[in-house]
Amino acid sequence: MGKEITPRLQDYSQWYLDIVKKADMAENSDVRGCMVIKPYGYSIWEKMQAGLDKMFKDTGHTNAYFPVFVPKSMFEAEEKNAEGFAKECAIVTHYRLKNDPQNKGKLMVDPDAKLEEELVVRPTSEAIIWNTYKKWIQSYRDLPILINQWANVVRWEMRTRLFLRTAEFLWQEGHTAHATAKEAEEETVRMLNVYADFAENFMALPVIRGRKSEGERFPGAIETYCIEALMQDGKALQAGTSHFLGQNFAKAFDVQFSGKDGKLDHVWGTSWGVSTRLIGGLIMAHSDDDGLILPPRLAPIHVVIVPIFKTEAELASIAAVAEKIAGDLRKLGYAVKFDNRDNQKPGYKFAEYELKGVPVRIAIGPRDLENGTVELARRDTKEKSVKQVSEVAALIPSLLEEIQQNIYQRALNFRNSMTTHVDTYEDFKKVLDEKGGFVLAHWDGSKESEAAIKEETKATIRCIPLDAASESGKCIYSGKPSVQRVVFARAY
RNA sequence: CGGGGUGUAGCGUAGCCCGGUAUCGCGCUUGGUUUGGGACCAAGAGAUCGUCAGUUCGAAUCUGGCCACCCCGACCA
Repeated sequence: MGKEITPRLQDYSQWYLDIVKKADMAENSDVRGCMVIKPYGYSIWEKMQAGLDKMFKDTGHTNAYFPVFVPKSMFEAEEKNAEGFAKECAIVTHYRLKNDPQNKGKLMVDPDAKLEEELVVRPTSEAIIWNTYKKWIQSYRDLPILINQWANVVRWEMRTRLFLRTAEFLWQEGHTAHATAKEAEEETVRMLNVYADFAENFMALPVIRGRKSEGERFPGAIETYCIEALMQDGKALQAGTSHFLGQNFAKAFDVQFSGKDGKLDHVWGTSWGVSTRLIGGLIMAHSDDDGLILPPRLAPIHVVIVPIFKTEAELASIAAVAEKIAGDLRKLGYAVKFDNRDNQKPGYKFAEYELKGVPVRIAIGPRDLENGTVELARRDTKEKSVKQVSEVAALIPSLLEEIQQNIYQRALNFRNSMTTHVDTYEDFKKVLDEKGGFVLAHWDGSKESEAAIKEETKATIRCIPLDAASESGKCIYSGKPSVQRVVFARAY
């Protein structure tokens, strides 16, 4: 049948693409570098949005929306930020098309409609937002400002991969303004923890919290924090970032406030974001050769009920049982699908829902009708068991919770087995080539050593972990002293 | 942006070297038999062969330009 998935071990990137396409999550559009997120994939994004949005609200943030266009002069105000994104910006230069006199039926850019100032399509929104905050902030009483926006951004990528890297993607970006450095720093870490919490509890994805090295830092930030996850092929994926911006943007956009003492000072800022890239991480962390495996907390469908029937009458009797179970589960807040299509066989449906990662499947056939039972199957382990109709609905909540935990534990075990301590550069290279995963090694803290290691091994410092014990040692590259190990990996 | 490759039905492809209006599979439509792990039979519909030009009696096939996409590198969430 046309639904075969390339095995992970044979070709990991093809396996990934097969899942994205065959689970009906997204496809390449006819617009270069841009994807179409299909309903099933978008449902997962909506689940992510719902979970994160609640966490943002619970930490005092509110949503707002800022323009997709940023005038070039505004964009370039914070120099480092502008420089960092300059190479991947899309620019609007004209505002009108007209009929092409040389080419009937075709349109051309109207040369008379050139914009006086070009508009940058936002690759991120610090510029427009800080430009706006300037108008909103006069006094310490106006602070803090705790705003998030759900938006699309454009980064003109040369090479794209569905969800992981596309020219346009969806994300959220939080932008906060504070009266003190301490408060902004706390906000930065608070949101990092929100992301870690979300990754671990919703996505069932264990992450390492850390700081970025100077070379990997967000352009314009004083400090960048991140969560790093490990994919099944041993490569790392940055799953979220939170930046302490210091007063950089406040200075660039002249955002000052009067303190209690009447003195003027620049505002302290943060920004933080996660994107649809998380969906890519979700796929690569959990799925197998049969398709997607979704953690129940992000699954658009929690339970699918598949009837096995020969006649319409049989379907009707099964439907009565199925609807009862579905109704009970829906009352408990679960999304249940009863797939009563008569043009596909049960086996086809089993395979299809496995491909789509639906956590739990209930099959009901004539034998079950006779016995008052159903067949219960879980996606994560593929285990099947027979249960009484009367008890099945009550079993689902704990089963879904168990699946959520199991997926997390499995990913954690994998990460642990793929995390290696090394003390020499030889071992470092060997582990990267033969095993992959996270490599914990000493580093002297210099840009030069970091760059040289990246150049020679393609591994980058994913982060300087926050919870690591201090431990004196010698940099694997330079031999200079080091106070703690950092996390190296090859990354997406 | 460098290096390589590919464009033929909704998808995946054969045919191209050696010119004669296009093959097969999946999917789709209709009818029938099926249904506890991706059913089968029969009959259908569906392609100006990426695009523009050239050579030729005749071009998917030969020649040239253009466009698009994919893979490998540099850059990146």
